[in-house]
Amino acid sequence: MDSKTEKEIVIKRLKEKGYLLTSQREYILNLIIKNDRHLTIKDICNLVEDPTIGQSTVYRAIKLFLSLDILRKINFGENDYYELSLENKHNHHHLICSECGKIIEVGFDYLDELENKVYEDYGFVVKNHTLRFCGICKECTMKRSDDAKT
Amino acid sequence: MDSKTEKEIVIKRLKEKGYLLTSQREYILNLIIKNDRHLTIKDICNLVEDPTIGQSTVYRAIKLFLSLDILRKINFGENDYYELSLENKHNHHHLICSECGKIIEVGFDYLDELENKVYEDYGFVVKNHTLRFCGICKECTMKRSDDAKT
DNA sequence: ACAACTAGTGATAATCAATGTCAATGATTA
DNA sequence: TAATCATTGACATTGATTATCACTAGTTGT
Repeated sequence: MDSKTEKEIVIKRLKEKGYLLTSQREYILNLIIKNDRHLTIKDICNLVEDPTIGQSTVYRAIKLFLSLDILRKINFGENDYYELSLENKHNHHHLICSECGKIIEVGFDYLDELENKVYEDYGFVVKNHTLRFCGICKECTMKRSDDAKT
Repeated sequence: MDSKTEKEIVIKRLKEKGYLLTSQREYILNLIIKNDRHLTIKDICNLVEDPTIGQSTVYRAIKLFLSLDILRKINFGENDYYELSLENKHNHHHLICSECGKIIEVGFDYLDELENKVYEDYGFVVKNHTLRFCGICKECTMKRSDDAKT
């Protein structure tokens, strides 16, 4: 999915609810698309180098994008991160490296069985889920073993 | 595990690091043990009815308990909740009802297979995980079908 | 018992992210 | 073009958390 298509989706979602794609919203959106990773609000504010865009506008745009499901908020430890919510990745998981802080997205899901069990045992109907694994990523494991050699 | 034992564990953890179990810390701890569920900071502050305990002390005690792994912080949606971290429930999951907001703890784990797959596919060594399911709890499902009948 | 020392506390002030206000701006429609 | 309405930027405000600092309580050494 290229960024042109992404922008079209965004415009569609805005228009559907009567919102406009203003130059400020477009600017902020481009930032997020270009830096396609998990960003904090601070990251986004820092990336907005255009001094004519006020911070209220940044906050408002993020809030709007959240409400339109253009962005999605995820909480890792102390921070809230925002990621694009345009693709169908509701059921991906996250690996968080406690060494370097990197966040890796996992492509598979495999929680159906568990969700069935939750329904059988608790009568709880699952609509959505969040799964994150904390640990050490491949690179940091390798770096560790390299360091041990020297 | 009764609350006497819980308090003993807490005292041990405090003493180990040179902290004291002051009357304020004991008061706050008792509150949390007595209300054994997921509490927000606000909840805790409201539960502290003793006007001689300042809010700084509440914040400090919670921070201290977190650092000593007496409490654990969990983020659900907009709120941070605190729960006792004394038992071995690192691998329990949470069900969050989007209707009534109730948080249910799930006793089983069943993520070993997934963790193995994460290691095989990504070389990521899992140390810990968080899994939460959002959906509708049994009671709310029943209430819904009752409402539909009338 | 006494002085010296230290951790802990409460009141208050300070900070910082986030939100509200409001007049000005820009786009859209009639 | 005039009217309308969403959006914006600057600024004020809020609210949660943290920092400061003098004071207290408890501990240690003599």
